[in-house]
Amino acid sequence: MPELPDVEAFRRYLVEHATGHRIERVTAPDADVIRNTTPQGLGRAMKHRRFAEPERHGKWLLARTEAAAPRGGPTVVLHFGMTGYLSWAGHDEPRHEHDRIVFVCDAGELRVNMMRKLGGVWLASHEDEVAEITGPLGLDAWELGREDLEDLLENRGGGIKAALMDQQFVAGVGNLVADETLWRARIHPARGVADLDRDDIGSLHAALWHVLEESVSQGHVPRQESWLTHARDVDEPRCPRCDTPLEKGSVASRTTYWCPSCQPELK
DNA sequence: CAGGATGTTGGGTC
DNA sequence: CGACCCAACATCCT
Repeated sequence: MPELPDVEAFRRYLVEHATGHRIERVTAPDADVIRNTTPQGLGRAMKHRRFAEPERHGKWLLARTEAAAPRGGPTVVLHFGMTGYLSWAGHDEPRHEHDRIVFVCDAGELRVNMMRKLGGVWLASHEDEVAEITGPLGLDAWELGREDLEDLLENRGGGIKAALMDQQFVAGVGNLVADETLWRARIHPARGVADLDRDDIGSLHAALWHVLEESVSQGHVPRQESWLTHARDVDEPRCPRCDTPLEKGSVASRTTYWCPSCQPELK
């Protein structure tokens, strides 16, 4: 599930449940997902810290802890891969089989659930380590202005969907958000960036803004019938706007849906 | 049983 | 260097 809107929902969830609570200990039912330390190392760093206000950049969640030293407490860096999510539960509530890491707090526990272990959990002792862990990221898609997008696309080659999905180009856009945005902007996903004019880029930005606005407020990309994403659940998908049967294919090496009528190959 | 899934990385190619 | 493609990772579902 996790694209920008999902991870933003996890961030809010963390604020709602864990921020301010003191960590008593960390348990790792499956230590595989701890990427740069051991369960003991993570436990030692986090023990007796309190969760502070978390941040999100793209699809990365930064679970800050309160400052004990001038430089602040350590940060747990989380990436959810394709199947991760957070849950907050009472100590007595049975754990799910895919709860891989558990931060046992004073009043409950924060569980990191990842069915497929494509994501991970990292420990960053200092701020400069956070950037090393995430690697280079573009501007967060939710913070991207129209002029930012114009400037970025000016120096970019290749296809537009590939650009949107490149986390170094813009951070946070995944397969669903990309398809939904391009459909809303009436731009074929395989079109070259060089072939887009100012109006296209304006539409693209407006579409991205709208898709993120709605998706962030719902905590995920809406699966309602007026959205392209709904097509992924349906047998013979049709365009919610014009009822034309949708096309399905591979663009930027990902399964892609588009409307051949609304999103022509060439402008 | 094969193939695919909302993600990233590393390798090879042009 | 920029961009593309694929395989791999781990697990479940159709």
